[in-house]
Amino acid sequence: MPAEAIARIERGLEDGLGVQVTLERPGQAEHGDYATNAALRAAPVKRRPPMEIAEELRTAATSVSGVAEAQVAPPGFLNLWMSPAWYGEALAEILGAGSEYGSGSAAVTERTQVELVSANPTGPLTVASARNGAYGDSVGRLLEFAGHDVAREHYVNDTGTQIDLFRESVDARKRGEEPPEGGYAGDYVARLADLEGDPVELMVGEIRATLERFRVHVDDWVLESMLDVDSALARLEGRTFEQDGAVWLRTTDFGDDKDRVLIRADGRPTYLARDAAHTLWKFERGFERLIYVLGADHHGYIARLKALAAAFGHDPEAVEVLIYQLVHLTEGGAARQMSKRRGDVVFLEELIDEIGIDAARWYLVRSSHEQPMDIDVDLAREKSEKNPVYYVQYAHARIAGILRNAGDARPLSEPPPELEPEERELVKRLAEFPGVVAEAIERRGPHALPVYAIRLADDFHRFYHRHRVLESDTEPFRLALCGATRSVIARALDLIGVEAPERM
RNA sequence: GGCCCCGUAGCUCAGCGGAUAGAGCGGCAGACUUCGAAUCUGCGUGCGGAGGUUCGACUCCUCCCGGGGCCA
Repeated sequence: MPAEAIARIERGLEDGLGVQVTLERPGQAEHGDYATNAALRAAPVKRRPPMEIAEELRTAATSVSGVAEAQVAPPGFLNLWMSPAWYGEALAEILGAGSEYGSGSAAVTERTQVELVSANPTGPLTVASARNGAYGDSVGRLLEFAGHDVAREHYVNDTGTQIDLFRESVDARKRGEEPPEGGYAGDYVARLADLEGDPVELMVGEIRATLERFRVHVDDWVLESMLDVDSALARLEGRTFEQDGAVWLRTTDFGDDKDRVLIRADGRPTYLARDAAHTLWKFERGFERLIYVLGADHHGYIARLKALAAAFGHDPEAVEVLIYQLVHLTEGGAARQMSKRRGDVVFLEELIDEIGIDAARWYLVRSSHEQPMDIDVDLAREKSEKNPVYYVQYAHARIAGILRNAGDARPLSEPPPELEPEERELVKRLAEFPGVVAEAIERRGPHALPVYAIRLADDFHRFYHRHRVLESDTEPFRLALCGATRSVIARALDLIGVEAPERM
């Protein structure tokens, strides 16, 4: 879903062509402001030479309002140059939409749940969980921006062997004893031992506080201990099969490599049974789309989560599992092992203390979730000073400064007869934003936003350096350009949970 | 042994069928009496390898090599 100013041109060229026309920004200036390969794609459909079709497109383009010039280039590209009036129109669209620019792209809105982090409450959040939180929350923000009704859930595994060990470790510490075999020994265990109350509840409280600090607001905290496993199993009767005395779910129907036991031969439910109760609870609350944000080590869960949805009579496509690659910590170039039990980890709180929230959130979503991530603990602070997030924030603060100095001067999108190259680049960059957002949503890839924000800031800084805004011949137009740029930078940053400062 | 993800510039990464593959960091050389220099300008023999599909492949398919993970 591109900006309307671009979409209008695309529609103007589609008449009778038989394929969709998509405008893209060419790499070289001599290929125009926009270009399309529509003739090349239409050629096999129409069984005609692409150059011929391109020539017809060129003729059609000359009568589309906003197109100043159109040229055909082999093997069948159509290159377009836009008129000053078009730039004014595009800018007016952005200003008119205000903070809503680029939003509402969802064709149908869904009640969507994003389950994120779901860390075990046996210790503080680590930087590994932080990637989950930063990524999952940004996906949630994108979905909200698209128009969906989004709730974030954090699941708490509060029963089982590890939890028992954790409680015993804290109790041992309270008595001044060593933790039990396989127990927990980090500094935080000692800290918890000095506090009153259940260590698990305290830990959940800390996790919640850390996430809030990290600007991840969780709407629902679901405890494993409160799930109704029995009634979930009752609901599955007739959709399972028995073998060797156990009750099974046919997860292989959804790509699992083997079927899974739901109830053991001795009558005890398995983890899958708890997952079933959890899934049921999600659907019972009325969510139409269930998104799970899981680390790469959980990719084996995808099939069984879909199978559970199907077993309860829901479309398995309603379950969407987003897998992100793991965070590897290095220290001075050497890999550093993380173990919560030893307390040998890097906590999210430490990372935030070290580099700040903005740099941390930017850092954790700056590259694709499909890309493994290395974090060098030693270089974290040093690198953070050069974090591009400040480059982008500086552009925002710089604009805020200009607008403060503008006093009562009024912005106006009416373009001058001739635009400077830097002005054209900036408007075209701003016009890209709805498309960038739409693609980020479609691909569940918020990393497109930092990439875009750097380019936008880059275009602005260059424009600023070469042209005056205030007391220029076209001050109203340039103020409008500044206002639109500030608004889009702020939105791009907000979608990844980063603030846009007025001063810095 | 089976399955998933990843190999792009010295480093960290974009690029998801288009034209001469980009950015940040690091390095070198320049630009502040002017709206904020946390800025700007210039400097780059790189897509792991081999086949295939296509008018066109970093992008899609097959195999191989290398790294990470899950299951057995």
